[in-house]
Amino acid sequence: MNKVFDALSHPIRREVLELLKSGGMTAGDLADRFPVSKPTMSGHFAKLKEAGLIQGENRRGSVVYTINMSTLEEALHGFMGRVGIGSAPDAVSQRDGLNGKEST
Amino acid sequence: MNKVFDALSHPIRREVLELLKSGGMTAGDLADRFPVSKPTMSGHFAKLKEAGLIQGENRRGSVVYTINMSTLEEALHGFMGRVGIGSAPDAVSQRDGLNGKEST
DNA sequence: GAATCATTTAGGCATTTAGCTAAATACCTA
DNA sequence: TAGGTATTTAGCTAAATGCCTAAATGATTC
Repeated sequence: MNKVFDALSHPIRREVLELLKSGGMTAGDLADRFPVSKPTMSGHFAKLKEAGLIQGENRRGSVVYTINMSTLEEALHGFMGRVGIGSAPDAVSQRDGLNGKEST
Repeated sequence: MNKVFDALSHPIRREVLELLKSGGMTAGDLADRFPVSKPTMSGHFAKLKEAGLIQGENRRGSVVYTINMSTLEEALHGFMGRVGIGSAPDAVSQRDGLNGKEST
């Protein structure tokens, strides 16, 4: 949760998630959409990955990143619940399933 | 929106919002709940205020902070909409309406 | 194996952040 | 006005962040 909100604090990282919402993209294609260098983007990907918000898969010499919606939903709905915002909690159910890092 | 997510990136600041969800609290009472100095807390309040998430009102020698739910809801629901999370906007009940800033 | 493309790591620099103590300000009460 | 409480500002340090270029790694193809 801490790591998720930390990752969400940078506008580029939030935009990356928006781009990934409709499907996977390679690191290079993602990087081309932002006015910073590829190494800088690589750092942003690392932070998103560390938060469990995306994952990368090697495909023919490229890395395809995909969003991890459940981590994002869990964090946002969880926080909204705590501050008393109606948040459609029907998706919050899964808890330790597939990607529940957040340990570090 | 940038400022809201920036403000939400620190766990103390998120907890402050949780504490304020059920009513206003003085800066001192809030500060007593966290293991950092009062000046440090004052800095956190300033950041929350700058993001439009809280406001302070002077009352008898103290400052009572209250949460600004609409700013928080607008930012969270706005982002959730962009990443395609069902955000149940029916719960956006406009508690005290009339402060749709977000001029960031 | 060599060339090439894609991505990450390394190293460096400037800025921001989070924390502290000490001091200043503001506000209330006697 | 003086004293006391509440909060913020000032000034500092240490660490983290965000960015860069250059180099290293990995994977593909010839």
